[in-house]
Amino acid sequence: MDENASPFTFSRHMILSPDFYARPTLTVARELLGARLVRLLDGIRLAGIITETEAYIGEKDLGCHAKSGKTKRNAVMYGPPGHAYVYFTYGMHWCLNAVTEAEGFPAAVLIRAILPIEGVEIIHKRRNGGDTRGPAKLTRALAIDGALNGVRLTEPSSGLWIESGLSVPDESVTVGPRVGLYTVPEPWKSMPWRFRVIDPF
DNA sequence: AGCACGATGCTCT
DNA sequence: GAGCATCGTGCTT
Repeated sequence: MDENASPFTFSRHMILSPDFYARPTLTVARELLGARLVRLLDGIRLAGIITETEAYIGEKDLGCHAKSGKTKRNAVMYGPPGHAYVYFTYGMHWCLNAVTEAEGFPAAVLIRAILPIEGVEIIHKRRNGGDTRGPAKLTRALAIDGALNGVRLTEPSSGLWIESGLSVPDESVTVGPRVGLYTVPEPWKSMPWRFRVIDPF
């Protein structure tokens, strides 16, 4: 993606910097609520407010893809913060994460839901009229797949980035266990590392 | 409104 | 060969 080809300015909403991601994963997961996920597709901005996230934190977290050490699949999580970790699952779905913490420590925040706010008609069409609540639904809506694995979320030339957005007060946030970890042992299965904005729709 | 299940193919053991 | 950080459909209450 050629940043010089874009007619848009990015000054209204600041792009989140690597420093934002180079912090404890729980902090990043909480603060990404209200931020604006932007995808530049064919020169058009598709964007949504992030309304749900989950934290995956290191090799000791048995719910995390890094639980068995570094592999080809999870290598991006071991890299520098602020990059996109995009993985394929269930034979048909892509999921988007933002890599967090220091380089060398494998951790990331899974983006689980957005509220469409720019390019809404295109997003709606890409979803066949469906919603964008669900990690694989939003990647489908924003045309995010393995080609974006490893790109920087901190610069527009990637075609995918995150900008500062709304401030979400604690009263509007619920915290609970992560989703879909059916065979993950306790305590990891029940760690309250899922963050949601209450009733944003 | 909620639960059960099949789809579908990559990754790691 | 088993296991997926899921989704949509179709069936039951």
